[in-house]
Amino acid sequence: MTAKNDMSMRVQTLPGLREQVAERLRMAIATGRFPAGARLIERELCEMMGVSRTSLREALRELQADGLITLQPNRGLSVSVVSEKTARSIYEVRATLEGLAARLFARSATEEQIKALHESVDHLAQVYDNFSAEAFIAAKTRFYDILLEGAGNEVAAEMLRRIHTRVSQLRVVSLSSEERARQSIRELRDFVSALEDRDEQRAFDICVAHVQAAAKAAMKTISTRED
Amino acid sequence: MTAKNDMSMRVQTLPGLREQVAERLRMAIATGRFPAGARLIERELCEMMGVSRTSLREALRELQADGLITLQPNRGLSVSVVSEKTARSIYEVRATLEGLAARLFARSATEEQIKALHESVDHLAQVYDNFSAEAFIAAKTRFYDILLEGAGNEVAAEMLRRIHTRVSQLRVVSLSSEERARQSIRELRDFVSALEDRDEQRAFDICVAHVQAAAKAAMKTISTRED
DNA sequence: TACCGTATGTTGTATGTCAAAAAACAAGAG
DNA sequence: CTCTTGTTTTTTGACATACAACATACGGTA
Repeated sequence: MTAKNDMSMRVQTLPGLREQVAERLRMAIATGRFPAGARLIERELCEMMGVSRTSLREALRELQADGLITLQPNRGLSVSVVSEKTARSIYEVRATLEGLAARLFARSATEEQIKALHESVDHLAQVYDNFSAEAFIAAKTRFYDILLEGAGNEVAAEMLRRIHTRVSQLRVVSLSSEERARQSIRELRDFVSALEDRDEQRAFDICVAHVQAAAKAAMKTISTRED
Repeated sequence: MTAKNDMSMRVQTLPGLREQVAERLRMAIATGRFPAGARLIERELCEMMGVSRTSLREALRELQADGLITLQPNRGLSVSVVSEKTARSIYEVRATLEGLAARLFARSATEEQIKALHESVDHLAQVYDNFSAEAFIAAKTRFYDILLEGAGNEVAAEMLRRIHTRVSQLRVVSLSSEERARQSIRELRDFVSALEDRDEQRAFDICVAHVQAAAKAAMKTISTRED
């Protein structure tokens, strides 16, 4: 074996500028820093992030494909404002795909993955205490990454990751209610316990119920918002 | 009422150049004109389609988000080659989401939509006779558009449309088998009849079975391809 | 043959430019 | 004062070009 084929020293493939921009924009929307309906002006974003219009526009196309921002031709972009109907659609899809992931995880995850998932819920519970939107999203992302990795369906994973950003956006307001937060953690623990038992059906049921509960909480804040 | 508010004369909002490019590329991949694994060189594509690199690259980002093309940093793009595992994932997700759409359609589609769906299957059956990849894809797209519209979940619709392109890509080879084509039409007729009865569960079951059958056919050609 | 350096091709990013569309604004007619 | 019309400004859509970073191919040399 020559040194050339020794991958261990390979320098980490740094994310391209475009991806960084896309990621920062995603985060800005997920945390509510760019609120729903806000207009996004290319020139301003360029200055704000210190990149060229070329790179910025390519990044914007990604967010657009995710449904995170809306383009009105010749008028401009704005952060998508999620109607009640769309929100319901989002949660329907999320429940469906997350249910699939739950089944697959229960069926084929390794013991290590189950353990990792358990720990990530512990971590999530801690984050709830001294709260910050960023930390919360990071913790939840970790939980999902483990779940989706264990499920072993990369296509479903990709779709759920996208939806997840939109859900975060909705949750910014909705989950600040302490009640739902506690309950949510309980549901996740229950979920993990079903997975530890490899109980596919129970994991599925809990997962779907969990999403539906989250949907209910979110829908409440949305409908009040629209008054 | 002033003329200003009379929408009937509104000129049709023409699709931007970028979208046209994206659409043509999608089609080229779906029909196998750009086969899986083919390298895509930006300059060549620019010349081929007569657009600037700027526009082209933005279109490419869309296809990339759809998973249709794969980017290796600093190396270039190529048409995604679908592994057996990924193909399975695609069909799993498709079955899940299409099952959801079937349920929703059965639940809430209008009578007109059901009728339109029935007719689109008739049309699809005709297309099978004097076959062409383009005509087939167009007919199938029409069927899906009606189904997804009737289901009334725009988020699921968007995801299924994306997956659909990837499925077309797989099917290019797989569905040329006359057998499967005939059977497929029979399944669709059965599906529509369940919807006409508003039989949610039966529609769901047929839908999932249909996708699984399609998956089986596709997987066969994939595994032979990989020999 | 194996190695090394150079030439070439390709992507990633940045600039500058221009037309077309929309919005904001100003001016004039009723 | 209000409505309409004309003008300016802003913003997007698209293009051409440039150049650095990286990767591959090539060709010469040991």
